[in-house]
Amino acid sequence: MDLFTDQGFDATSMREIAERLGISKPAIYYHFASKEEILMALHMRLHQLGKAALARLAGQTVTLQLWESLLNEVLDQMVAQRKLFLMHERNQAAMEKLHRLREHDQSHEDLEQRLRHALTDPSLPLGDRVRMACSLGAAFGGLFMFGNAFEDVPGADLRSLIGGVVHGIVADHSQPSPS
Amino acid sequence: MDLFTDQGFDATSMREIAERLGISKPAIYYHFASKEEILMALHMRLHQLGKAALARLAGQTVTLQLWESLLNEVLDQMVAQRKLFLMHERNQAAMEKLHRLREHDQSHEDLEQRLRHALTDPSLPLGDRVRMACSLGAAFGGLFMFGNAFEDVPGADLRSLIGGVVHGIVADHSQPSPS
DNA sequence: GTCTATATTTCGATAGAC
DNA sequence: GTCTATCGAAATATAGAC
Repeated sequence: MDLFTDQGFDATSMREIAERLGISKPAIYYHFASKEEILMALHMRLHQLGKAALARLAGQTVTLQLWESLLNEVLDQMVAQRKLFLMHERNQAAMEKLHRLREHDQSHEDLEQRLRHALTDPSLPLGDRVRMACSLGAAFGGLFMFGNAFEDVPGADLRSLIGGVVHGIVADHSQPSPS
Repeated sequence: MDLFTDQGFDATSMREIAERLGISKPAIYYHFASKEEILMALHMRLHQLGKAALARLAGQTVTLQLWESLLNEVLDQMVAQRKLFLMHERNQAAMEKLHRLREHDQSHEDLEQRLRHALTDPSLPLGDRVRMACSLGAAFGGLFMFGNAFEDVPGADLRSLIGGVVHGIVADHSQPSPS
């Protein structure tokens, strides 16, 4: 995961992975059928984390309110699994290739596909969809901008600050509260 | 640029580039000394665009107000050069490797380095720095989230919507206007 | 479960003709 | 400025012993 994050999946060889683990190259093939399977295993970790959020998206219209709730859930997981999300984010091309090769697997419904679908759903106002995309981008930016600019900041502090920003994006459109 | 964006720099071979251009592989080497030089040429396009913004960062403290002004400038360029920014964003690992190999070139001061420096400057409040990172992330998210979810939206419309969101992030902390 | 040794492919890059 | 032909290196993956 560290090598894929720092150098990229394609720029990381099985030789480097073996050296990092202190074993030989063929030893890796006892545990993983291919280099892609290693990436797939890492992806499945993230997929498991997203299953709950995925279920909440099933079928229903994605309102800004639902989006904020989902995003708060996802944000918690991003903070708890920063490295895993960063690896995923920095290897988008390799991840897409992975999905292209396994399109047959119908059971694998991806959170990312659903989010993309929500963002491109023309029945929602464009302004709302842009807010959704920006809020997700803001979360990624706060956690991962320039590699990991805030890696030394305690997760809880960062979580709280980013949560405030994200809330501002998806909620500041509403009328002032009557209170 | 398209191949690097879709497949990633490392997953794109000189053979594929040649085929896309309708020429042979050695013909490319007449124009570029190496595959890395092609990426470098694309990077320099972005570098030129960022020179003005870079100059405004020289030496002075980066306030939220300055940040918003810079970000608006950068946002205009992102809208005008969406593909170039997207290619850059999706090949961060390759870009960093490029910079590592040319560290000797002192004249090459990068906008990204400066932004990173501003985000990690401990003399600024953490809350402000997180807002900066989030606002930049929001801009990227709005333009590039999930590849290019809003590629069919006219640039001006998207620019305006994202500008509003970004302004909200870096400005909503201030006191209500006395008007 | 790990090793040494190796098969096979593909890559980036070059030689040299035109 | 572009081509055909090819080099050497490095990659993924496998064979087979232990």
